[in-house]
Amino acid sequence: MAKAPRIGPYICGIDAALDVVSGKWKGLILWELNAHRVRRFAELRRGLPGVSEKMLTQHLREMEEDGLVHREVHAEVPPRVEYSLTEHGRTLNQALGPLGAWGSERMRRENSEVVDVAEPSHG
Amino acid sequence: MAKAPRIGPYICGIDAALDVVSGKWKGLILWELNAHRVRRFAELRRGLPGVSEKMLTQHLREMEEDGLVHREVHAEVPPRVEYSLTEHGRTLNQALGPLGAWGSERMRRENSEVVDVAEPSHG
DNA sequence: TGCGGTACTTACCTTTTCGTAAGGGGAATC
DNA sequence: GATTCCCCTTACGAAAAGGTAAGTACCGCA
Repeated sequence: MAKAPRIGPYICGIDAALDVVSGKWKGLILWELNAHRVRRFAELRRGLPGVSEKMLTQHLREMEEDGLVHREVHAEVPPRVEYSLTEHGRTLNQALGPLGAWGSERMRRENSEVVDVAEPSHG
Repeated sequence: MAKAPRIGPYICGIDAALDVVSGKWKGLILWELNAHRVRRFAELRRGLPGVSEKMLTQHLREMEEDGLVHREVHAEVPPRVEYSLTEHGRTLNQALGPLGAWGSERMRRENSEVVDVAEPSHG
């Protein structure tokens, strides 16, 4: 049980969309899956530096439930599980395009502020 | 202190953007402020059904710190505080446009699934 | 004199989220 | 034969986020 009903009375579309992408790694998962089309669990894990197996599974399951991610299990030994974006996942990624651009701009702004304050060789 | 450093080593732009809008009411605040150009604290409060004063203040402060919201205090009695979007806030809102459209679509989809379960004779 | 409205702040508590560590079952590798 | 890899699951605990309720200082209104 990750988030229970998941059918909230949203006020507006932003609300409904943010509900699906809020989660520490979901943005990255979307990004990875969009870049590589299809990824196995361990590949995804290596692509997200710092993620734990538990969180990765949990997020993947939620995104599957939300209809963003397709999960395909191959009955082999050792097990092979492939993740990819569904149609909704792909359109979500497109919708996130402008937001990503805004975020990159923000990162640039932040960096140019940070160099004034932070120091590389600060004891 | 709400979120401390706020200058994380983001992996991509999505990451950086989601950090600023994640928060239970931030999407709505952006929406309200964009629709009305300028709003007072109590107006905002009434526009966000269910928000507590604490959370509204907290979110507003974080958004101010993130450079999205402009806060103008008029030294009057009773106090009058006006909130509006900054330039960055407005561009963020524009960047959220496609995401909002995607969310609305999702709401429509969800609703057509929900009518099977929830009360059918409604609106 | 008491009440409601203004814009908060503070203390305290519950809920949600995230992280850490361990286990599991089989097969290939060293 | 011990280890590693695969894809998880479970238990436990810490941290963050959010909610509730009260207090603050001032004023207009009845």
